[in-house]
Amino acid sequence: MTQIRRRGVEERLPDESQSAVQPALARVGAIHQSLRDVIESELRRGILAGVYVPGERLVEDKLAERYGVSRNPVREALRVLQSEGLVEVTPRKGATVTRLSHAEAREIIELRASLEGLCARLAARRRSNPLSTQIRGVVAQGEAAASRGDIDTVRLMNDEYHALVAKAGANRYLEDFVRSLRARTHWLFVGTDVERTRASWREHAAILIAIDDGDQELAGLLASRHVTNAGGVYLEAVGWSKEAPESD
Amino acid sequence: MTQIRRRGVEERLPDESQSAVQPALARVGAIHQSLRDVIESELRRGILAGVYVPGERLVEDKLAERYGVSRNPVREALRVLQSEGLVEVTPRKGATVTRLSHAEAREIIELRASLEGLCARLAARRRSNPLSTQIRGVVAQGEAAASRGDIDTVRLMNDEYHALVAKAGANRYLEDFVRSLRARTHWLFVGTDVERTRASWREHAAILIAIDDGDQELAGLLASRHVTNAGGVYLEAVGWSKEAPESD
DNA sequence: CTTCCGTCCACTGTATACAAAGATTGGCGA
DNA sequence: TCGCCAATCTTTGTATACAGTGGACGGAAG
Repeated sequence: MTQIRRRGVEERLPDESQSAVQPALARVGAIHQSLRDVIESELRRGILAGVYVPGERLVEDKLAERYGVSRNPVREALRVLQSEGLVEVTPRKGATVTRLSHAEAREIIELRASLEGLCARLAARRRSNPLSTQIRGVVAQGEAAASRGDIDTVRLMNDEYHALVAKAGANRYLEDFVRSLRARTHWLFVGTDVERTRASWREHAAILIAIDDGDQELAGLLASRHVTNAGGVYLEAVGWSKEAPESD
Repeated sequence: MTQIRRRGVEERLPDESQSAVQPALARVGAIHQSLRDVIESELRRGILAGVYVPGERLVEDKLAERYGVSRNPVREALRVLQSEGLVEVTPRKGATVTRLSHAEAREIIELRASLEGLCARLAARRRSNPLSTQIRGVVAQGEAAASRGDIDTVRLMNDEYHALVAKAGANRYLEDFVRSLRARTHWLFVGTDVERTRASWREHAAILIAIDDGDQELAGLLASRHVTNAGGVYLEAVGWSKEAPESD
């Protein structure tokens, strides 16, 4: 599946390599994405989409063959994904898709709640945020999609919403961290029912209002609670003692 | 310099490879660290120690030759360091040691202040923290080293202190993030004078007391302010408007 | 003197080859 | 029959080779 076109550049005839007479080819270098990048996003997409399930082994050779590249780009992609926490690598045994323990899941949700809260608070601090209208549009689209049960769009808009709020916090590093945490909690949404989805978008809307009002405390609290709510089903299932969520 | 012993395993005679009669050699596999790991920590150490200065190009070939390995481990190590933010890689141009803009420095300190505050708050939440005595020891050592002007020990203990407080927060992901941020702000300490160092250890001690008292708000506030203070000299130099630090 | 173009060189991107460690399976002995 | 050992296979770790890009340098034309 998904055989990636391979080394298109090499398909040029030898004599063409000297003169950049063909503009389409001349720009190949600029457009060219390294195979590592391609493999990296392909693997990430696969993990997030559930093509590769938690605990599954990711054998370099197999992946290289599947995507039609050598092992080198695959290895480097795996390193990147490892540092993102999506895969775990044990020396001389290879990589597997990360499987979180209950405790780890709890910790990751706890932290995500804190950091999303921080994002919202920072966003609220900056009055007249230029991203506000953009976020409003996403919320509208998300609510609409939730109403008609369009799961794919809902997930897309959900990602977009959180990305924008993080960006509105105006701290690149926080933004990065939150993105990383969001990627690692994609499994939160697998069993989400329609009602919870609608509630989620009501929360999104409420957070946006608080941000626009410049109400830092409220925005932070709502955003933090939003994550906790989304994680609620999972956390209760593993018996999380709801200790002091209000202190974040 | 720092030539790493290379492929010691291969130095075994061929017949030895069959029988594990020599215990010392038989255990090589278990002890063996991959070259990538070695190169990675070597490069990280180099960057943090100032051997590689911000903006400096890190050419794969040169590094490979310097450490006596091939380019492959070097490349992978660079990927890891890239994801840690210590090096920047531009496609087809190679890696350089990250050089932060003033805005980025401000953001990173702002975030570190928040997250260290969160660590301290979480640590304070967990009464009778088992790491408490350990931290107390580090503080004692750090204060002593600061008094006698032993910079190396001070830096060591400082790192240890922050690592332990992060650990006391009992959230592995937060711990990772804070470590990453700490690594990226090592330059904060280059021009630190003796007086600031002493003050820093007084703050460390005060934070610890608050943690032991279970005073979440105070611990968080002190820890957050501690980072802001440490970054103060730098931030003032680049003209940071001190807006609402108390809201974290 | 400047500017443009071509050539060359340094470097990265990718593939392939081989060595070492771990997993597996089959046979042999107790 | 069960367990242990060895041979084999699978997979990772590392090295080397080569292709392609981007930049630097130098020469020629304006």
